[in-house]
Amino acid sequence: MRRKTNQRNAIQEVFQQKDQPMGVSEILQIGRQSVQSLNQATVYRNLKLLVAKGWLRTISTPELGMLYERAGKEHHHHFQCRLCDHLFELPGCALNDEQPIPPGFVVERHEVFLFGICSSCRE
Amino acid sequence: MRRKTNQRNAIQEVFQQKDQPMGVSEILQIGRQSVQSLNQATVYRNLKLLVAKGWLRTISTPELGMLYERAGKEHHHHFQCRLCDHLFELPGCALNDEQPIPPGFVVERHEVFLFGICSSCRE
DNA sequence: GTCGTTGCAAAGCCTTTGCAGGGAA
DNA sequence: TTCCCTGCAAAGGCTTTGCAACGAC
Repeated sequence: MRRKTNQRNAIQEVFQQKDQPMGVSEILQIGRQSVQSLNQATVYRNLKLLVAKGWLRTISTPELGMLYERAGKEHHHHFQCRLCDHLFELPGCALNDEQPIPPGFVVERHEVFLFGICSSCRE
Repeated sequence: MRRKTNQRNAIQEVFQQKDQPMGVSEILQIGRQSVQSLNQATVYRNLKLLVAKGWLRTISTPELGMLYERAGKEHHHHFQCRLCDHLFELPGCALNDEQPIPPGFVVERHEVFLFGICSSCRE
């Protein structure tokens, strides 16, 4: 049975407080504002737990490593700026059903990443 | 100035021999069939070099880590089976231009990942 | 009191780096 | 001969794990 702890609570609050994809170090840093003793291992353990529970989703990027975001949000994709490396959420879905899938394959979900330059960096 | 070495040659031959996304350990293993002394550090250094040169592309996945594939191939996407974890290449592109992009953002490239079950695992 | 959770430190992966020797040009 | 490249080993990140103490229930 799962128990309620201040640590897990703090980690979840981080995502409610800052609704965007975040890495472990950022989550740890913000979470420590609530629970000063919050430990890295605890963050890792709880993130894994929250992912398994379906409360979080992971995003794997080459430059930013593993990021976490709330699951259950409306379907969306991500845009990464190659100058500031910031990751933006893009509402909507530009994927159509015309991708030819080999016979026998079953597609369950998809992920779309756009790369380019964000409006701030473009100036 | 870049010099020609058996090691770099062997690494490039691996990709010509096996035209699919591969990880470092697999590349190392196959490359050693040509150059027995081939070292991991050498592989990493050359992969980085070949990526910079535009001869290779990287693919970052949560389950399989960093993979490498030949650059310059026809535009395609990837399908990962959640049972056997194998990564397949899918020809074509199912992305349309209707994704609403925030004003000021410039999209330079995109990446599409499909997840599901491959035909072999489905049986 | 039980046993899930935490903090700490050690250990595990994967990747990079320092350095001296080796080899391409 | 020059100096790029390699092998080896050590070091660096990031993530996981063992263990004893802690604390939710």
